[in-house]
Amino acid sequence: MEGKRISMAVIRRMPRYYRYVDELYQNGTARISSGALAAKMGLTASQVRQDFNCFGGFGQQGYGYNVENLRASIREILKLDCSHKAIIIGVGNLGRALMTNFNFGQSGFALAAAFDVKKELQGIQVAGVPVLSMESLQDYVEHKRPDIAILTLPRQFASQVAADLCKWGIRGIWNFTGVDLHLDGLEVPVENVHFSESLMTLSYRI
Amino acid sequence: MEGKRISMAVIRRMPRYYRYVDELYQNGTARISSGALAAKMGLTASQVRQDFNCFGGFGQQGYGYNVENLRASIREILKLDCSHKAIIIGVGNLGRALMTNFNFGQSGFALAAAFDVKKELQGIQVAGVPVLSMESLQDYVEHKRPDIAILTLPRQFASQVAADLCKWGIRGIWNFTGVDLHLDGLEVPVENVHFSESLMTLSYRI
DNA sequence: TAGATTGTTAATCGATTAACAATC
DNA sequence: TAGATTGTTAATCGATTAACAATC
Repeated sequence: MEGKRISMAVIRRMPRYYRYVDELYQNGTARISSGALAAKMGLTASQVRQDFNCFGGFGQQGYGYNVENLRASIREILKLDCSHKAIIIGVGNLGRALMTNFNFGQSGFALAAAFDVKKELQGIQVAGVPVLSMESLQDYVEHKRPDIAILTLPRQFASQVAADLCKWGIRGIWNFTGVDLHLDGLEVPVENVHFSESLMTLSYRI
Repeated sequence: MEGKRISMAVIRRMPRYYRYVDELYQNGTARISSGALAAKMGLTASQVRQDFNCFGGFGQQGYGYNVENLRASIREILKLDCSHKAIIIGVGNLGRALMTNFNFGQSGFALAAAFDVKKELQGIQVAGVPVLSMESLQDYVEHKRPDIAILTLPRQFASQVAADLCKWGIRGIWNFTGVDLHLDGLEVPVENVHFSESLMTLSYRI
């Protein structure tokens, strides 16, 4: 149940559980045991049960887990039905790739607006989302109150923009800039997607 | 100091160390202590020393670490001077974004070719890299022997293409498709970049 | 009921932190 | 030499795995 702090290790496994459980659900599979799910995912049955029990028992002895219920529970935990509002800062290749390809709805978000310094982008739409000026960012964040900001702007502007966004009331940052954001003291969670760290790890391993 | 297996936790911290140490190097800083580096990075001095000692002591008692040597050692560990050859499969928005924006050289790679099913892309160049047909992939991998493949193709083709690439001799996979690749038995390392898992984690945390 | 499988406690394993002798 | 800081061993902490009573 709530109360006890849930470790990051567990939290980071939840989206992966969701992916597998959702697949079972789409298949029409009605139930799954911790052992069978563990085998599919390359985990131990013990870990699966421990993980789910962090959030309260949604299984049933002698039966296993009802797939539909389990899926609904994970959706609730991850707040996937929330339709949180997101904005994206920086409409370069990467920003555009996310706007065009990425299914935000699937993760519980809706992309509401994009921002870029380039005059020629301002006013156009990308994948149905309007691109606004950086000058309008403060007003937008303070009044429209988006939940998260996606940083796909050049690294040298990242920390200043992140600091401003936090000051203006953003609740979370999805950081693609490759720099660490030191949001001293602030309680704003940051998720980093650091391509080069990932590739360097692969370089080590081959 | 090879011999002992180095844990993934340590390996994944190395690129981050490199980032900080490289910054010190670019600044002209000559030396750094484990304590000072730990403070910058939000780690403990103990952890910094333990991590570096996995690869052999490159510090000096009473002095700390020589930044230039430390940087060179990490570059060597991560094989950043190697110029490994990479190919990219799928020249959609994401593939194009990586080709255009990402500094492969910085991570020890050179992007040699791209592959796509779309006829209209074949023959063109993107960021100076030729786009070839999927039919030519087998021959290319078997003869040009690239080290890694970057998967930026639609998820439904991911596991088949990954299996083929392994069969043809690829040494590593950088996987952006959002599906888990089950390369049964094979020794090919896979690094996953799963956007939706990262965003769902953020959704949980806000 | 008997068999299956959970929820949960206990045991193990690994990673992080602390301590300190070695030494520059 | 005295002060600083490493390399490394020992202690602690947390996460994973195993075991098993509860129970569907």
